[in-house]
Amino acid sequence: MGRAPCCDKANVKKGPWSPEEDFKLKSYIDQHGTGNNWIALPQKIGLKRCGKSCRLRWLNYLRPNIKHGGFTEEEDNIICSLYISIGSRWSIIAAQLPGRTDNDIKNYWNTRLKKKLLGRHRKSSPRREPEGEDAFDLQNLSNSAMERLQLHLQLQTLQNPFSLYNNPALWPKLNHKMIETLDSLNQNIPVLNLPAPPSLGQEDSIKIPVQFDSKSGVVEQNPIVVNDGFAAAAAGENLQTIGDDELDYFKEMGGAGRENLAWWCNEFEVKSSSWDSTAVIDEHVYGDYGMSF
DNA sequence: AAGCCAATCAACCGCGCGAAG
DNA sequence: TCTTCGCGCGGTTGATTGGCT
Repeated sequence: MGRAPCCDKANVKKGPWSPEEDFKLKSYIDQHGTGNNWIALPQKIGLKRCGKSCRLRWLNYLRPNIKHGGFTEEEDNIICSLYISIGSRWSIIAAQLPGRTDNDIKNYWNTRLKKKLLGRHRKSSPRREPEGEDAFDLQNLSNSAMERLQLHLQLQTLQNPFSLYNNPALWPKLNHKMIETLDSLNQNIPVLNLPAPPSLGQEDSIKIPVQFDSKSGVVEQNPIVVNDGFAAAAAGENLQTIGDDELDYFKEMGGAGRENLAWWCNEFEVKSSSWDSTAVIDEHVYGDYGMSF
């Protein structure tokens, strides 16, 4: 069974495009457009190519105003910020960078940018191989990791209250070593201290005990000590339960009210181009576990 | 000069979604 | 409402390139 192929695989050319093929495709589309039917297009112009292949070639290389390579620092920042906020939604990221394609950005991220962020870990100081699965320094590593995780989450929360931390669905899956570590921590339930909303006093903070589900590998958060609205929103509760007086924090952060709040939850917004904290956590925390997200 | 290896990037693949019938 | 089909997307593959030994 399975899906019907989109074209006759046996009679379709694969591999790199020749200049002649490029010319045929580009001239046709320049004159007639795509006709809203990529599948039929190659037959029309006598190309032995799959329609999807034609579409990809056009979108990634032949259409006007495509830029290749030479990513600027600003583009790097945008890519990193968006990746933090929304993950590998390359088409959305590409939409923010005129002239860039999702494929280009994806390749750039996977081959260069990610390494640039992860930089030092394991290259300049290769991690010694543990002697067996249990040769992990759980205590030292976990203390350090939790501290840095906390720092990262604080920065994340300040930058975007509905980003990584506040959306459990975006939390990284954990590998087995991390799970072992965090399982052991559950005996002394760790508390993440998040910064208090500006409307509260300096001494206030949001304390969120975290539990780690070793079966699913997912971090469970059980926010209990908190300031009203912010905590409710952070916990993913129904926004309708939040009173207007509880939106102060978001207003101070540039939001205008309930509409913006809902939009922030459903969509995304990058308020800051700063991504240093994720670089740090990637490199130092998840890097310790030989992973990233 | 040759061989090896890692990095890069163009292209392919399969799946999910939405529009159309 | 259901089915079909094309589009768009993200993940992956594989050919090429360049650097190192």
